[in-house]
Amino acid sequence: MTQSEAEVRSQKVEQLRSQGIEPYPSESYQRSHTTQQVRELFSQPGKELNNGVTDPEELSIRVCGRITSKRDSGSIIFIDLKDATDRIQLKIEKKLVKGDPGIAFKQIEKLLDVGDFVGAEGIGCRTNRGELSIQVRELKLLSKATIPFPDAYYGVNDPETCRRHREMDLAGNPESFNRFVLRSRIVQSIRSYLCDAGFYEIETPVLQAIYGGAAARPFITHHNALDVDLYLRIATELFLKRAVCGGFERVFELGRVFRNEGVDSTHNPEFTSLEVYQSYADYFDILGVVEDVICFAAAAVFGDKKQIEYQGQLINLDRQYDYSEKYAGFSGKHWQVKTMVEAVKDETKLDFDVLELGDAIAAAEKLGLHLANLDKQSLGYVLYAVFDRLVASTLIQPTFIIDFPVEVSPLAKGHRSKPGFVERFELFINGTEYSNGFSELNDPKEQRKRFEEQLAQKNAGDDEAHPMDEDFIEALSLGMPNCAGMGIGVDRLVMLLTNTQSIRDVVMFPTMRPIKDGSNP
RNA sequence: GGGCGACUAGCUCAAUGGUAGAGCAGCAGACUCUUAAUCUGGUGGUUCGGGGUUCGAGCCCCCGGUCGCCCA
Repeated sequence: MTQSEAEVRSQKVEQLRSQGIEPYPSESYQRSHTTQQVRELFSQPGKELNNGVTDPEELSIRVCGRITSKRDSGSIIFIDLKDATDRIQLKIEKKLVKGDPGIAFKQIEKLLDVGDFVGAEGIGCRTNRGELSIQVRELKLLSKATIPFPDAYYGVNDPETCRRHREMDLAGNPESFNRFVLRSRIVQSIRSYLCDAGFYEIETPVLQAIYGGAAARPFITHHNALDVDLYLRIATELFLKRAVCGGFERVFELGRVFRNEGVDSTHNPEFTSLEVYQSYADYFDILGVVEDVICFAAAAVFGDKKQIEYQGQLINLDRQYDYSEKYAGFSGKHWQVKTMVEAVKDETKLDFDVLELGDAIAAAEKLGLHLANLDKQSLGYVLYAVFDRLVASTLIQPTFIIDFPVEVSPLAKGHRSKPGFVERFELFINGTEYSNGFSELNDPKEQRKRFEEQLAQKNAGDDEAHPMDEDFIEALSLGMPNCAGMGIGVDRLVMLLTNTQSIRDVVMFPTMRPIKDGSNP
């Protein structure tokens, strides 16, 4: 019976040991250059190497990385070495490579494989065919790989393998690796923008006795020593606002939140949220912060380019609308802004400024909407249902929908001039929600009333209704400055900026169902 | 939750209901300039799991599993 590749590789580990070579050495490997730096070095004026020429200065170069390809041509072996910056070819000639210290030619030929990590010392050269290479004098094995490495040409295609074993995806698919590099840059740019704008980054509890700040079902866990059930947070909002009550005028938190809901291409049970709160501001001010953060993040990927492509759709991030005459104090250039009533009217011709509840329900159902009993309780619920299910998906270019019904916004401040509405916005791009924000409700008595209304909804069967939070009301009672806050779904933003269709490919290790044995149902 | 589709060698994929295959990787060998190296030879399978129909099932039917896409 023949051996699998994994068995052969494991056997090579033992062979190396028996030949005095440790496959997993402890010592650090000091490289002199990354592969990218090697390329830069030999592209400097006067340093270029002609084909077939070795560096006349004989500068010693030490690089390390992973073997991604190995081509044995008799007494000469070519290896592609990849590190986090680039790749470089190693040229290993039998007569030039030292076996001690280091690994001998025959051992390189027989015992090293694609996927292994090695360090190489040698001098720069360019092969007869023009490939910049390192003429290796000493090769050191740094770590042996004992299962097959992803195919050099095809990589790993199966989406399930890519997500369950992201390390294979990252190691074998450069576009995946680059996507996560971009994610890191995007997150970093958000952080640096906010810090530069005077916001403090703080950390609030993940384990909470009362969850809140969003309409969602929580994960429940148990604390043994205290013998209490705790919830994983569904949002960071309430604690951040308590920090504002305590005197932090500008705060933000970038962190994981958890929602116990289905998995699809835009929902992962744990995802990264950004929430930002700014004292003495209103929802127009914080709307501008949303634009700034997204544009700053976009610049980390695209530079000055404002036209980006997402799944074949051109998205224009240029801010070109002026609302200073329509809304007092709302200066500058912005993305499109529409009230929810306007957006619904534009798309469906229904004017919720004049509709009565009964007529609104009839009109909504005529448009094909199946309204639940909860949706039929008031005009605000019907308006929101029509918007959410018929209008939101039509908003392709960046659009802020402002002025939401109070019924669906228990934490937002009542509108300064429109009864029944709150000063709230959501940002839509390509039919998907990217951000939510509002002037924060800071009247503790009103907040209690809103929570009580939510409790009534919960009793009426809405399991996503907001629970009562006495600690939060007490914080508001101590006094919270007028302020505005916003949240951005960071994963969705990364999807937009990296043109990625599924949230599971911007979350490095997405939630996957454990594999069960299908023979025992 | 519903519908549609996928699952075959380590990887990427073939295979009218009739002997399970190819390329790459791996293995043995050749080769001093390759780069998806090349050449020669051989190895490699619980066709996702279970059941059924059939003379015969990777393929048809049923149950289950995982994943993907769409819908709610």
